[in-house]
Amino acid sequence: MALSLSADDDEYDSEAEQQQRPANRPKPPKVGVAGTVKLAASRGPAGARRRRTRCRRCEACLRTECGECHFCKDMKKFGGPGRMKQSCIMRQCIAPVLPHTAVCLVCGEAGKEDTLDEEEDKFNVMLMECSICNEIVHPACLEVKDAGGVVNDELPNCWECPKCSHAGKTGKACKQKRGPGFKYASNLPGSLLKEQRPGRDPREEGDLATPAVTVATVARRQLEETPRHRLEEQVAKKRPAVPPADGQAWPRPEDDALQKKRKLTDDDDTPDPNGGNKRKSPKPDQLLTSIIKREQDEEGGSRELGYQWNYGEEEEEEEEEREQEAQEGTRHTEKAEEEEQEARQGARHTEEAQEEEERGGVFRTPSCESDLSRCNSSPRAGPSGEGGLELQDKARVRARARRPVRLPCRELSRELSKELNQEIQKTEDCLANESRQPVKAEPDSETDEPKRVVSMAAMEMAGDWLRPCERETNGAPLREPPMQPTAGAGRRPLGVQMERHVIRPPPISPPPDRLPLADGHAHILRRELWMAIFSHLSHQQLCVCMRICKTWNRWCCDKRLWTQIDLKRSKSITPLMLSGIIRRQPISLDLSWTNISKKQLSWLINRLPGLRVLLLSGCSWVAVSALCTSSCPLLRTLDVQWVEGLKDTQMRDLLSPPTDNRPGQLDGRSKLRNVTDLRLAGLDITDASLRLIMRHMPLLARLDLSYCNHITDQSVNILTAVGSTTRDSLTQINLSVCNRVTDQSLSFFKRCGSICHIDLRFCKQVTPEGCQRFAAEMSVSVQFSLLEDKLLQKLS
DNA sequence: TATAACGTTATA
DNA sequence: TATAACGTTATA
Repeated sequence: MALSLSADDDEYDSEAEQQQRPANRPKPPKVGVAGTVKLAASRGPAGARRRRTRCRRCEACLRTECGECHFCKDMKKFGGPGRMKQSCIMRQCIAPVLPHTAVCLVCGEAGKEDTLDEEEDKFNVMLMECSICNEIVHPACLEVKDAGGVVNDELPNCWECPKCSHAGKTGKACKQKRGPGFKYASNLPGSLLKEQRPGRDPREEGDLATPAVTVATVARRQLEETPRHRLEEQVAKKRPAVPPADGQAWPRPEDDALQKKRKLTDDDDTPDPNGGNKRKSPKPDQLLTSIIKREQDEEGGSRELGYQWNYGEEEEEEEEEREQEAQEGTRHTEKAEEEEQEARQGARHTEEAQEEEERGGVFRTPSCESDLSRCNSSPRAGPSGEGGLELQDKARVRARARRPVRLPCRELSRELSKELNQEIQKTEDCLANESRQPVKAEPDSETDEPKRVVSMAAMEMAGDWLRPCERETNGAPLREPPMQPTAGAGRRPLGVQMERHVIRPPPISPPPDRLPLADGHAHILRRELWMAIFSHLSHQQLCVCMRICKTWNRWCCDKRLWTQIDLKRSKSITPLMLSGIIRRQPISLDLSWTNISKKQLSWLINRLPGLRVLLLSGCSWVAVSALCTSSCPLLRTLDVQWVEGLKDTQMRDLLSPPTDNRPGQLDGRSKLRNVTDLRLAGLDITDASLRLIMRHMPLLARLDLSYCNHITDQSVNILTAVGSTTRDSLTQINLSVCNRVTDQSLSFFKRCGSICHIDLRFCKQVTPEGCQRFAAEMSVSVQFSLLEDKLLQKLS
């Protein structure tokens, strides 16, 4: 009931029409004779709200119904009863607009932004709906025009009108985080809204709270030509640091404590020993603050392997933060103190974990120290409070009206969220464009371009014909999915009709080929040359470039520059990050040790049809189970190491062919049938799982079973049995720290024609002599050497 | 008038 | 708390 009007409704109902209105019937708008309506002064806090309708131009709106989701199945056209009357999940509008019939409460006229050319002027003649009192007005029609309404940039034509904003009303806004009509938040998979703790002041939900900008800045925010606030680029990071040995964990014998470590660091529900239930889902703020803190810590440092988030304007924002801090020196309330304590608690946990990590080494990544500990070591960096910061918020709003924004870190995340929808819109447009535009080719050579960059939209549209081509691609990751020119089939009609209420007309054009210069000419270098230059930049540098201008922003977001996105150990996966990922369409995505939810993952992978590498180690099984229902046909590498709760039963769910009759999946093959690299370290799986793997992953070449205590010689026997495809396909196997494996296994590996790499380190029952014997016996055909104790490697 | 689906209530 | 149901609105 996030959108309930209950309290106010009752009050209102008692006035006039109590009992008479059917339960779910909205009250009629309290509009009198046009033009005579008094503004809300005399009435309750909230009048009726106009129902919003889909924008018809966002990527979601442009989709066709999936026919598979819950709501589609309910529809009569798909054979359902038609009772639910909901939009297809995949088609839920990202930016619902006011209906065409909406008019200004004051002058009775519609939005008039189309009549003006100057973007800056448009705002005053747009219809704006107040998320608190629900009134729809032209800002220009208000008596006090410069009074600083607070624009909700997540929803078109939505703001907190000056009156409500000044009155400091928050009641509604608290419940309606995204303002009226915003289904996206609560219904789309990937939404975090449902995962928020109830009862929290949403103003603390940095990432989802109504983002606020003053009227003074709205024109720039919504219409500006040069996107300087591309904070969303935080998705950008260093390219993933390559973990040792193909990303497989380095085994250390003493690492039995790993599971405990997870408890300490990754289990959100870990009860705090001191009583409270600490660490609910990490709040977006945390992430942000950790970023900021980190940036501060590392100021000026160029840690080549540093786990750095990169987003625009970091320095500037840091400065802002400091200034804000200086100004509000007394801001630390008791609440803040508590937070601080809580934060330290978290830090302690993490430090323990880190210590363990250093001893154990399994999680050695060159990339990161504990983000959390750093984050939390800052007094200001703890999780947001549970409320009580409203004053601060209001002060902020007022402050913003007066001067250029100086953002405290809490607000930064709000800024980020504000970027979200803009980015979503861009993402959609970008993708929609890409589905029609070759990226590699210059526009004038579109037709001869053999390879096309195909957007997710096109891929989805491409649907079944995509599948035959999966088989032809044999493992080597391509920079771009091979697609036939028929990708043009992915074209879909764009919303031809111009919406009157769309605030941000999306760029329908393809990325420009040349950089427009101030003098009206174009820069001499063509885009492809720029791309060649950009390809030498780190993700961080790319993000800086994205702040330069709109053109660079689009160029730098090219998915060729983002083939690998590394978000491992991110404390929170935000909608912003999700949209950023989608926009970049990576081939490899590392979400290891994050608390990504099932919905988020499902949402993501359904939109990343070209994904080849998915790293989910340390995630929850609940999240990973998204793979059971999502399609990821090109997936080659799947890392589900240390996924808690992933056992034989779950492996079966993961590997079993879909039971539904969707076209293209009638062949009864597993969705993961093209996986060549499977990482299962630390799982309690038995031979039952191995049999499934054998059956369903005929191309499996690299298998990591380290730390799997149930793996035995018999398991190896199964993998290498006569007639199994694995026997021929297997090139690398990691059985380190599998204590039930003995020398016997080595003799089984002699049956593997392609085996190159056998890791039996720290297997207590495997002897060095056994390994030497294996090498000696194999030397007739293949030369093996012992790289380390019990680590066999074929000599090439 | 028909279709889609929003935003709420009812129910499990 | 999540899901189902449905009156009603928006649009063509």
